[in-house]
Amino acid sequence: MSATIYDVAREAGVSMATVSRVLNDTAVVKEETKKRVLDAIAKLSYRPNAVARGLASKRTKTIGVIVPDVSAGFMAELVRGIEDVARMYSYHIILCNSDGSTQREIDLVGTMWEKQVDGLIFMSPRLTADHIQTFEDAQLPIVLCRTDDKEKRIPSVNINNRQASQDAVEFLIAKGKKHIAFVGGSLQEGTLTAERRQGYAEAMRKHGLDPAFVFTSKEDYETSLISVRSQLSIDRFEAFLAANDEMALAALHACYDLQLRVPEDVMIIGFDNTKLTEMSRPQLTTVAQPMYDYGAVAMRFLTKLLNDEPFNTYTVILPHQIMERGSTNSFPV
Amino acid sequence: MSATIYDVAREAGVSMATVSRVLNDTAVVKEETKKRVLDAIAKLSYRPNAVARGLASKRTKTIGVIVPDVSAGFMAELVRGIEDVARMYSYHIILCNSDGSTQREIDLVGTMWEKQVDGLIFMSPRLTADHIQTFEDAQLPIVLCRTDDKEKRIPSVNINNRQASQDAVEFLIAKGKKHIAFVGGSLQEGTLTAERRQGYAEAMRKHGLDPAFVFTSKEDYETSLISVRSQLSIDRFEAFLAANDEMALAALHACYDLQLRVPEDVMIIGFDNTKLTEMSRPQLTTVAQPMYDYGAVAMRFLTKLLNDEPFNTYTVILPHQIMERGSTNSFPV
DNA sequence: ATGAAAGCGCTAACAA
DNA sequence: TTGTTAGCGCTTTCAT
Repeated sequence: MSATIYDVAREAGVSMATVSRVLNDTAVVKEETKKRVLDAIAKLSYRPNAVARGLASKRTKTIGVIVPDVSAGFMAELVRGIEDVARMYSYHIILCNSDGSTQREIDLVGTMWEKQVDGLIFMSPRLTADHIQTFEDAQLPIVLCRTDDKEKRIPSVNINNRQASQDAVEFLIAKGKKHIAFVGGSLQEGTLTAERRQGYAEAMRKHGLDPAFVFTSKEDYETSLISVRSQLSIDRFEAFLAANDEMALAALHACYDLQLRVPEDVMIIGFDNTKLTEMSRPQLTTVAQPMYDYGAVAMRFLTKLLNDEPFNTYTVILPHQIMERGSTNSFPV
Repeated sequence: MSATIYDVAREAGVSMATVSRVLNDTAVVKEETKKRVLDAIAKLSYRPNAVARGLASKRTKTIGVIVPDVSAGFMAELVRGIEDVARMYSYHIILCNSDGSTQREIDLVGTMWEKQVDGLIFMSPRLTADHIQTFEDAQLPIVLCRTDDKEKRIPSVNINNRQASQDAVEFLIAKGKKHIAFVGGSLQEGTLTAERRQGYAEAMRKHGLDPAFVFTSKEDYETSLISVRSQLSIDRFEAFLAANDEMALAALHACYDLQLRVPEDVMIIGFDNTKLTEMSRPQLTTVAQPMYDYGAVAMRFLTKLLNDEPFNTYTVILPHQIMERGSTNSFPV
């Protein structure tokens, strides 16, 4: 059995309260007393029991992180951003995967409550009224991350996906492209893909062009490759805007398979600036979202809620940026 | 303030003990009493406080996961494997990144102890005597994952990296290649890369061939690309075995840049079977490790330790397998 | 089958 | 500046 605060107190000849004080630096302790306590702690290799502390103080220094799937795309970078900032503020994270299931997400908020997490960072492909209800019931500080809450009821960190898509289309149009297709899967509203698709459509219409949609039943590489290839062999698009880099790479390889040159014959822009973009030939132009920052900013936001620090806005919008690479430029810088 | 077990007890007209019993199914409770309790729980939307429970029972149903970096390579898949199995056994995971720093790893074991985790899954590029000491002091069930413990002191899940490398070399030799180079960074012993390099060297010598080493100061794509390209422009290797897929892809693109055909002029084999392998042209032949299974098996192992279930061996070796794709075969299946 | 009561190891008033 | 004393919300003997 390992030492408790009581053992330390006895060893140092003081009360538990005093030990607690030096431990948490919660009140001034005479220098000499402090030293005695510290010595006792070292001698007994005492380590405070965070669970007991959590019960007594009602703060666990733990936050819950709910993501659809850490192993998907760049999610891990985002989680890394969260964890790094969490560490700066002495928090730990409990990581849970929801697979995007609303039921599971809701259950998870409940179990996170049971675990007495101090706060929650929540990511989801879509937000329902049930989500909002659950959040309210949970009475927990929550920050949404990369999750669209149209009505802005919950603090959130996002980029403006619609605007980003529009920018990408404008970018292609400025390059003289007109017959541009959007590659993406979700038809459902309120998802990330849908936002991007809408931005695409708006920009196209604004320029009097017809939006075209290459639908991929699954938003993965293989499915997208097949979809794009089959559709491209019928309809000779001049450019693709894909809902993410993985699908953009699929489009690139579809062109490759059909002996079309990129960027001479077809230009391609992806989304998210994942490592994939630099690991293809030609490299992929992409709409960059700072994935790491996404997590880092969300966590920083949460610490503000946790400490009742003031903040400017409930909805932080992170900047996006088009990273031009070889898939839209024969002579990239 | 939300309901406690005491509130439920009162509402149901029973004692806390009885509520606890139906909650944990730890003793037989009369059917009718149970119903009353369940009703009270529902009525008050009671949820047990896991922290209090943890303090009282000394088991938190939480395990610590220490990885070098979730956002590196396929680490996230492994973590996903852990989390999925953890969930099956009603555990949650606290995820920490160590950046491979021994000091930080050791500190983390300590803070995980403070958090009273029931067990630990530990991944590290190398294991020192300090690690072992820390593990012993911590008195925690620990499973090493993808981490080499030569002396087999701690339960672990691994693949035989040396054998895997040998197999890959044999594979290339069978294809008629002789001038084969290994691409990798670490010169330090006891690391994953070193294991793979040794297997490579052994197989080469066994066939009377000279081992060649393309050193990349960082084991990332960009650095490797430059290293391979510069060395390849001097020395015309017939094949590369890379310590991971990212470096294999770099080798592929180095060939591309030097106008060498893959696989006709140069064959390439990577390691780990990440998504990258299918997202290149040609696709990459690789030594597959089941990353998800890695985590899943490690966590399952840990649950056995946690429940005092019997198990056969302290060191589980997962199978590896060469996945042949276009980078070693012009006509892959 | 159920209840009473003693902790688990700590924090946080309140005193002194 | 330090000590005393209640809890925090639950599990777990030990009775009954």
